[in-house]
Amino acid sequence: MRYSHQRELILKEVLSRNDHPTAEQICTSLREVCPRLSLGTVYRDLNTLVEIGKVRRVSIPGEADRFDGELNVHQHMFCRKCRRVITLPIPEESIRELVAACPDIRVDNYFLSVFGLCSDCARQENL
Amino acid sequence: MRYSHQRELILKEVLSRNDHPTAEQICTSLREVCPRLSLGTVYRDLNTLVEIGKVRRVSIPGEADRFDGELNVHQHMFCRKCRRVITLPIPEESIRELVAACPDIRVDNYFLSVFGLCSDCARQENL
DNA sequence: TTAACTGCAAATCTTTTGCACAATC
DNA sequence: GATTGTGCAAAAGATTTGCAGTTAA
Repeated sequence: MRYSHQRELILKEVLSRNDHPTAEQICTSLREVCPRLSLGTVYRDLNTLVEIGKVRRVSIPGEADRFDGELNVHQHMFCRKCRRVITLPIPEESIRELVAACPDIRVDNYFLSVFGLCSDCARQENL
Repeated sequence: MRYSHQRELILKEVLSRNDHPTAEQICTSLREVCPRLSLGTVYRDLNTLVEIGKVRRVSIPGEADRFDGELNVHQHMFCRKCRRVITLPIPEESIRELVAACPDIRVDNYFLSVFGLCSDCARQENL
């Protein structure tokens, strides 16, 4: 694979943020420094980065995909109120064990998704 | 909510199948018995059935949603080869415990998704 | 009768793709 | 110089929505 300025920028952007941005958010953000950056390129490069294992895709039903530079996280919560994606304090090991216990199948990848209210929004609702 | 012939048919179709059909598959299938059934209605009614808790939605990144009449299942595997959705033999309790251990958040729903090869396809690859 | 439901088609949203041009090696 | 990557715009795929007509209560 050949070097590309855009791909490098996109990777740095994902790694430097911890808010799980969408392709569109990444594109908007990077246009400040690379005004002609196109959304198509962002999607293409993100797909490449996911394929080579430098970035993780976080899919949320009915929403645009988010991207995460944290490769070892296999669980997320999606808050229905603030719409943020949050990493839960679930030990990686415990999920891996559940999946590993399934016989015969070949596992490429797995993740645990939780939907509801994040701690911030849950607290606000209780006031 | 008022009775509807279409909604009833759609619910029965989902409950009677165990192959996790898409809205489109449900529509095609039911047109044999209800020729003017429209895909928009199927989507609308499936959303209603999910909301009132009679049907579960199974979302797969990059694929059309599947629908499942089995309400107590919180984990699925998606086979990248045969594209089937399969329920894994993971005890419900073990997933619930992991999720329940997260402090402060309010959980509406959760599920564990596994991607790879189902046992049938994994066996074929090893031949 | 009247409010909910449906069919149909158009719209929406996210993501992919074809193509001509630009950048990398 | 040969290829890979990019920008742009159009296309694709899944799902939603507006509207006029239909149906259940």
